[in-house]
Amino acid sequence: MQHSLKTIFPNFSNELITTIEENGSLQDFEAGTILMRTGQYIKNTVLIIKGKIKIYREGEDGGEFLMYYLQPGQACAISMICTAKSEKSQIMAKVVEDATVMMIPLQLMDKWMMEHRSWYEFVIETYRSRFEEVLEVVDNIAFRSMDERLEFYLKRHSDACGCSEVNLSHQEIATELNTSREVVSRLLKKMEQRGLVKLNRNQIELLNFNH
Amino acid sequence: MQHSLKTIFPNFSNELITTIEENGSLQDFEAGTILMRTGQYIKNTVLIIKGKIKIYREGEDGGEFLMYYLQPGQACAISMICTAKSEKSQIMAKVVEDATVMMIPLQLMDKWMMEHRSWYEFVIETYRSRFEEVLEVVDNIAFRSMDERLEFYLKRHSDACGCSEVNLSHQEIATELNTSREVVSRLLKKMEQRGLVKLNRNQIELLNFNH
DNA sequence: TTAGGTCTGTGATAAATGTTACTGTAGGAT
DNA sequence: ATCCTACAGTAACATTTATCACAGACCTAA
Repeated sequence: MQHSLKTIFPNFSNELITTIEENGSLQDFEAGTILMRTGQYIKNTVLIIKGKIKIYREGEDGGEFLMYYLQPGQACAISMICTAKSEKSQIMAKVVEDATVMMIPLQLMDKWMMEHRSWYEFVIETYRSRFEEVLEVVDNIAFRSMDERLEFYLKRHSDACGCSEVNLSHQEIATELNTSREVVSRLLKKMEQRGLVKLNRNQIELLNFNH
Repeated sequence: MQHSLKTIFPNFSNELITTIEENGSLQDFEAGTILMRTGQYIKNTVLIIKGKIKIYREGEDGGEFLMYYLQPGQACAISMICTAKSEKSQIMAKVVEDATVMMIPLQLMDKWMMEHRSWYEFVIETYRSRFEEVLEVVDNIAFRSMDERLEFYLKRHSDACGCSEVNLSHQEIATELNTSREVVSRLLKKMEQRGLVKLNRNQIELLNFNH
C-alpha cells in the first residue's frame, strides 16, 4: 500500500488497520470534486489519506461558508454522525487539493464501534474536535467583526498548512467568509499598513502573527 | 421514583434504566443555576428529566449567544463529548426553568457505550441532532440578516414550548441574539405592522407563523 | 506585441446595525 | 397615592458592511 495507514492513523490498532484495508475502498479525487452535497444521503464514512477537503455550508446565493478543513489522518464527523442514522447531509464537502480517501460502508463504521476500541476512540475524538471547531466558528461570526474574523481565518490557514503563505485570491477568501471581495481587499490593505501581512498577487504572507 | 425514566427515555432498554437508577445521581437545580462554565472540566454527563436548560456561548461583553435548549429526554452532547476525553467545556449551561437532571459519572458513560446498545444509539443520536442544530445556527448568523434571525428565533421558541406566546423581554432576546434591545424593539414593531406578531409587555404572540 | 482575462485597489454611496439619549407606560412596593 | 424600577418606543447619529463604478496591474495565449 502506497500510503501506510499505520503512519497516517497511528492510534489505530493493527487488527483495525487490517480490517480497514480488507473492507474499505481507496479512492482518488481531483481538486474541485464535490464529495458530499447538502441534502444528499450519506452511504460512507470518509477517512482522509492524502489531500485536503473543505467542509462548508452553502448559501442560497452561492456562498461557501467555511466550517473547517479535513486533512490526512482525519475523518468527516458529519459523515460518521449521519451514517449512523443514514441521514441526509447538512453540509458540502469539496476536494481542494487532490485527495485519496478511504471509504467505509456505514454498517461497518457502526459495527467497529463495538469491536475496536481504537476505532471507538477515534470516532469520539473526531466528534469532539469538530464540534469544538464549529463552536469556534460560531464564536467568530457571533461576536467578532470582519477584520478580526479575517485575521482568524488567515491564521487557521497558515496553521493548517504549516507555512506562513496563504495562496488564495481575495475573492476566494470573501466567499468563505460570506462577504465581498472589496471588503476583504480593504481590510487586507489595512493589515498590510499595520505590518501584519505582505500582499502579493494570489498570495498573502503572514508576518507578525504571534499575538 | 417520581419521574419515570422509562417514560422520558422510551428507547432505553430495561437493564439500562436499572443501571442508570443504580449509578446515576438525581439532582434538582433552580432556575438561574449555572451548570457548566466555559473552561470548566466536565465530570458528568447530564440527562434532563425535568425543566429547561440553555446552552450558550458567552461573549466577552456578557452576551449569551443561544446555541440551543435542552428539554426532558435530551442530554448535553458537549458534556458527553468532553467527558469522553475529560476535556474542558467550551460552552455555558444555565437552568432557565427549574430542572431535575440525572448526573452520570464519566467512566460509566464510556463503559455503557459497549454494554448497552440503546445507550450507544442515544449518544450517537444526541451528537447528531446537536451538531445539526449548531449548523443551523451557523447558517443563520452567516447568511441571514437580523430580521430573519429574529423570526427564526421566535419560531424556535414557540416550537420548543408548543405554544404561540413567547414570554421574554426585548432585552433577553437581544442578549441571546447578541444585538441590542433597540434593534429588537424596532424589528418587532415592524413585524407587528406586517401582522406577524402582537406585542404585549413581556410577551410576544405569534400570529401567522406558518410560512 | 497585443488582446482579453483575472486580480487588486479605491472612491462614492447605500443599507444595516449599533449607540446614545430621551420619553412614556405598566406594575409593584411602601 | 407616590415612588421606583423594568420595560418599551423612537429619533438622531455613528459605525460597519455591502454595493456600484471604475482604473491599473499582471498573466497568458494568440
